[in-house]
Amino acid sequence: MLIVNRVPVANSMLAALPRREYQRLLAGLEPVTLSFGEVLYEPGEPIRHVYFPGNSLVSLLTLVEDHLALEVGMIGREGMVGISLALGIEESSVRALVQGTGTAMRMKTARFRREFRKSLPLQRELYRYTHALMAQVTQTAACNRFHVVEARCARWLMMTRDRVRSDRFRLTQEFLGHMLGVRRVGVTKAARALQRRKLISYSRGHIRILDQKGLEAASCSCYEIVKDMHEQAQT
Amino acid sequence: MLIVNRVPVANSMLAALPRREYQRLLAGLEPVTLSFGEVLYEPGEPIRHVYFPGNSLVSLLTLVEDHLALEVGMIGREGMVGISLALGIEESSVRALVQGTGTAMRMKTARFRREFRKSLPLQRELYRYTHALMAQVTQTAACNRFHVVEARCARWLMMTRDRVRSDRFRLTQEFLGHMLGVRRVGVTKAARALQRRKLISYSRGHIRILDQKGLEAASCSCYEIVKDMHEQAQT
DNA sequence: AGGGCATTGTGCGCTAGCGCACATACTGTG
DNA sequence: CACAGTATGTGCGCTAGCGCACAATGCCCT
Repeated sequence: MLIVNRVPVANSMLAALPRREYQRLLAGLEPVTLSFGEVLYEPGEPIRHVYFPGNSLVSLLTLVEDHLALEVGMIGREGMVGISLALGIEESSVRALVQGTGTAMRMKTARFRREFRKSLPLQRELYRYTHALMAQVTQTAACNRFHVVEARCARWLMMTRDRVRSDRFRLTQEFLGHMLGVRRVGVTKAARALQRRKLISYSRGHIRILDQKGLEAASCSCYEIVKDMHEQAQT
Repeated sequence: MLIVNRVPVANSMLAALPRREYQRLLAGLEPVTLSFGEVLYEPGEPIRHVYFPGNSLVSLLTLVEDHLALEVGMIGREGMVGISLALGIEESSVRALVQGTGTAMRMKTARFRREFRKSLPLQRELYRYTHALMAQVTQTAACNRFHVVEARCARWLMMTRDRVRSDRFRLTQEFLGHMLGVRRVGVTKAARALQRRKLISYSRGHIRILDQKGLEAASCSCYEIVKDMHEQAQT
């Protein structure tokens, strides 16, 4: 991990910037802790800050008719929340929900706009990431259409694991149901199946991945596809 | 419709450019006819041209495990095919398939890259459209998850109608099945239901919309949402 | 006119996931 | 330590859509 001024740069997007660019950006960045359940954006509302997650995790949700939700994107250390600003859109079209408590760096919209205009490397990074996110949304769309809940569930857990870099995290089944767009009971069933296969342990909102390899095998191919995409986008 | 040199500018993205910008761009644009079934891009392959559809219609498809396909975006006169170039990505991540025979203007990738760098208005347009397309993909993802085939079918027909500006067009049920990610038989059933309700007539690849209002009512709310989004993006 | 192909229609058993309702844990709080 | 609230487990009937197989109908070409 890149170290600047003895502080590790947790976000890989920031870490990929040239030293000087990063230093300048840093002046406008404020370290924050994002906590589970926090809502960063609502659809139709102005974006006040952009966020560069460290070990925190943010989900992008689209809302359908009243209460139903569906996750279309997951943003961790590899990305930025508020990417539509790079496209000149200052209003979110999705809900951004903190899924994993953790660190992040944030910057006010106005400042970000200025910095973005000035920094070509930042532009380059963000445009690339926009594309990766688009591909992620695309893949998720197909996944939601074709794959069974158990596999999607496994994929979700693996993706979360990669982003928070931990085998344990908080998460209720109700919540996961909203992510996958299925009933809570559907998650219960899938989770129990995974538990019986000794891939995870699940208890009252605390989940633990016991067998990473096994869980990966249990998830649909989308896991690997999205992973490869993001790795490719970094080069 | 904007008229330049007595030629109507069918693509609204081009039409929205300042006259001078448009004139310059025109030198690199080549009018082509896109025909039903033509594949413009394949996933993983380099993008050779960008396309500005006139009354043609192009679908973006994501491929899942071998043969299954799913439409994630639909591009007509309101957009451009090959938008990832605006993000610096020269390789398509989806299949781009001509869904409706018609006119388009195209430009070679290298040339487009140069023009894009030079023209701020073009950049602005394309970034906005990128966002709109992302929103469309998002909405489609949710739609595929939550709505029944008949409503999605109706939405698809309405969206097509808007883009080709005609109440009749070619389309087999097999094909529509690939778009919606369902079996052909599922489409047959939905189409027959719509036909019985006198909303459409359907015969051997030739479809006709009989009752636009009725069909709109039969489609899910996603139709209106996506429509509003694109209209919003034009202002 | 007729053969062949593309397209659409139908039937049948099956499964994943839904909606609803209720039972059973665990856990933090006063 | 009881209680309330949150989280998980289970059961049941139902439906949309699946996979498979085959029939029927129109269209094009020779």
